[in-house]
Amino acid sequence: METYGDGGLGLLGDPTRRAIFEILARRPSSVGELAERLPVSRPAVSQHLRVLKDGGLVVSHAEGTRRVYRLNPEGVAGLRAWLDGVWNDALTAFQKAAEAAPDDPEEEVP
Amino acid sequence: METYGDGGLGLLGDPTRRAIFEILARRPSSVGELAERLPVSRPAVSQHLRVLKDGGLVVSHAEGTRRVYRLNPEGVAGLRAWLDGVWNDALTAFQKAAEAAPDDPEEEVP
DNA sequence: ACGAACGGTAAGCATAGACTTACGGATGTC
DNA sequence: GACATCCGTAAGTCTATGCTTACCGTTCGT
Repeated sequence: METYGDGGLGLLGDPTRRAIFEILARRPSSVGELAERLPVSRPAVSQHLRVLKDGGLVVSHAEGTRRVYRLNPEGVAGLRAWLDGVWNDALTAFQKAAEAAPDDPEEEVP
Repeated sequence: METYGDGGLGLLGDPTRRAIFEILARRPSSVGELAERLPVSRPAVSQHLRVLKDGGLVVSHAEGTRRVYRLNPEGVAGLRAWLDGVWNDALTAFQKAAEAAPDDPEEEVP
């Protein structure tokens, strides 16, 4: 459940994992359904799901013999939080640079 | 300059690259400055910057012999756009599931 | 109770890619 | 003009990890 410092963003570096993430965003799916839509084997999907689950980006719930996975709202919120943080930092930096140096004297921090 | 379909998110999978990204969010920096703050060599930083630049997440401008890198607002906007898309998809899916199945009959798509 | 469907895990491999050292080109300084 | 600084690129190594096959446990149907 612990969300990462980077909002779990590191987990989405892999294309297959991103694809799984995007599919789950549109509709909760079982492992088999995901494997059908992807060019990898079912165990591969299972392994990715494990990583995503450990990272808090998805949750699963048993339904008969099937395990239905769906996005974890808190996980996505973590991603947004991280990105918003970076975004705010960038805005602040830009603003500071714009008002403190209208004619580019020095950009150093003593 | 082309932004990716995933908003360039795949580029931030690597921890070092994320670190560079976060540093640049707080303050534009030269290659050497980044290398000083990171546990990798200068060429490594240079290579990461190339990837980030090709992905449209950062921009550079020459300043004497130094190359100052800073975040590209459009790139960050691309990230936000991708994440918002996933977020909206997830919301829609959740809403649809909630109103179409108050008592869980079938979750299948014929 | 038996068989089938579904999925998690182990072991192993193979490729991507992150890092280093070495080099060369451009710019600024004396 | 010579030297120093800063940076990008090439070549090569090595590790992380994504994928596959094989196996086993669990749950449902008949």
